[in-house]
Amino acid sequence: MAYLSLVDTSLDLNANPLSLVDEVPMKEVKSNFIELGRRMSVKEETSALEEELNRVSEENKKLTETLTVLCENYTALRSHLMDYMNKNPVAVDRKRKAESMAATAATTTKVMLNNNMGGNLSGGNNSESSSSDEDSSCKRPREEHVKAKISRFCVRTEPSDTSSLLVKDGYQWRKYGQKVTRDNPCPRAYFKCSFAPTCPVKKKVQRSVEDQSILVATYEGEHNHPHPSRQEVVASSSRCVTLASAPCPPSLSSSGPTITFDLTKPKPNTEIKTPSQPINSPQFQQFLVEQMASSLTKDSGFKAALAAAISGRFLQHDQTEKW
DNA sequence: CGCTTTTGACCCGCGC
DNA sequence: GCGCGGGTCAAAAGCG
Repeated sequence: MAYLSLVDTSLDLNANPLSLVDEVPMKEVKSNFIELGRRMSVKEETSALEEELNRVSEENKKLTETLTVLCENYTALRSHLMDYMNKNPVAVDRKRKAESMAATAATTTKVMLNNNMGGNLSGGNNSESSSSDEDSSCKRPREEHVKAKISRFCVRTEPSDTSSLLVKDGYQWRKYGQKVTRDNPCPRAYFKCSFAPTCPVKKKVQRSVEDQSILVATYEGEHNHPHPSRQEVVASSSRCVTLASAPCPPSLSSSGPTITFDLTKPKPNTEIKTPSQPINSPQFQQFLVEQMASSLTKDSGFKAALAAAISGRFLQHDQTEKW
């Protein structure tokens, strides 16, 4: 879409969590302390640590800024898209129009979350394009009610695990059908929330044509009951949610930023929180910020370095007082 | 035994 | 009107 040129949605992060760790690996920090103890004076050690701390703070600041910019870009891109849809209602054929209108009007959140901290955050192409494999998926929502909230997620799974179509999002689902569709040899599974008929939410899960390790989950409607495992989710999602510009197959891309759930590295009890809020909502952004903070606090390397830096400061302070 | 999953049949909208 | 294709139903099978 032409709007791609208007807003840069690429993350282009130099300071991704992994590279941050790469630059200050634990071993290096530890050995630095040993070496520092031998060779450097306390003063030199302190200044080195302060320098390190400053650098890490800078990285953190950079990440926060990038996240802010990303959210702003998304908001801008989305409003552009809305404008475009309003001004060019005949620009797309009927089928696609129905889909995109439903998707935008229903706050389509197509996201890719990546729990692999090593996931590349450096400027991927979050390209806009038509989504071919879901073309016809909106036929029914139209007849039911267009207002049904439609969210789409890409979930990266173990490449070897091509059999299951399970997307763990914390909710309980009952599978009621499976179908092979025309444009994708992989079967599409149909799930209803186990709270149905009270809860009207449905989801469709299908493997991506381009990358079969990616599951595309399409949610229709909103849960009208609390998340059954919210606490688990909050506790575990901190390590799995990082913004990524992971290569989502072009055909899966629509409007909005992309969040990938990377399940390549299976973690026990890992649940995925599906953002019930729109991605540009304060709640969701708050959620992202919390995830970042939580990720940092759970990074043992980061904590060790921080603790060492602080204790170094205390030590220095203690010693200067004695002197 | 009850719940979940599987799977073939059926329904329905759409395009020709 | 007919065929195609996506979505849903429901009986049977599987499982704990």
